[in-house]
Amino acid sequence: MSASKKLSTAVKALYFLAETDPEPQNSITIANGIGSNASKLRQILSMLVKNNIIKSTYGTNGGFLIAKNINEIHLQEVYCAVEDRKAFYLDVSEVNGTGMEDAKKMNGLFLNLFSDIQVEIENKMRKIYLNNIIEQIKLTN
Amino acid sequence: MSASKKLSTAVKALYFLAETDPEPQNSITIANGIGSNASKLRQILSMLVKNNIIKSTYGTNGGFLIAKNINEIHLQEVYCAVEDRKAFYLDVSEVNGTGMEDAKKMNGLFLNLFSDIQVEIENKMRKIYLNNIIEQIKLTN
DNA sequence: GGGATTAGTTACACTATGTGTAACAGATTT
DNA sequence: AAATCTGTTACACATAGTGTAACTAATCCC
Repeated sequence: MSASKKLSTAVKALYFLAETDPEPQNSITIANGIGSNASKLRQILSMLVKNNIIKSTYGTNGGFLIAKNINEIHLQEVYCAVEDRKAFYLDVSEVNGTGMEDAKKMNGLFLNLFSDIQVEIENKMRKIYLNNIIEQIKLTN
Repeated sequence: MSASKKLSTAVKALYFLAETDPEPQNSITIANGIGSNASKLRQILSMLVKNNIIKSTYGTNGGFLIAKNINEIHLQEVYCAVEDRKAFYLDVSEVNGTGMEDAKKMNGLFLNLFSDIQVEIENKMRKIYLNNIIEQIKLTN
């Protein structure tokens, strides 16, 4: 499995917006700043807008603005905003046919196990705030 | 990300071998028993052989045999045997170009974070033994 | 109001990864 | 030698993610 690039792109964009706050930044400027693609970035940022993590304004001198304090944005909410499906998803597709009842039950066990893991991952993300990430970046300067 | 189907197939095969122990079972029999494909199954089982989780014998009446006690096989070693790369892998591909030093550092942070998560997942798997899985299946009969 | 600017959305080709399947090579038994 | 079985390779197919472009919708400015 691979947690998608979308999460890291989203966090980089948030970092960029935090650094340039309170000036609105358009998608092209952000994309140049973080080494991404403006069109793809708009797709990602629109999800952050829907989740009230950032705000957007149309028209000349419009762009994106961070909507919360950096110590109020944690990784889990960014993750949930950006990933429409569970990133840590176990493929335990249905067993077809008869006479494999035990194999079917095993699928259920795996689903339970991996939903536990999913919860743990999200709990861990919930403890990491944007300002923690920014601090760590600055520490390594 | 998606933890591959290979893990659940491997566990189902191990369960099948545990139930039929000590009779060697060939790939066709196991595949029929767990609803899989004999060829794909051989690919998976050959990895378990290399990791000494099961044994294989060639020739007539040959097949696969479980090589350890079911309370000595935990999920993490099956997972490691079967997945050549980390299943919970975050795509934080390199940032190209200059002037995006912070974005590059962020990739490093993400890699650290997700390697932490990887470790946690594997620790969790290390506590789950084949006999635990079998017990749970029988409990729901 | 009209043009410029920008977000938001849709579409699509390209890439990467995994899966299912078949074919063949290697090892062992009878 | 023939039959049986594992081990490996190859390849078509499906799926998901990525990069990119084009279009629509909203807003600003003159």
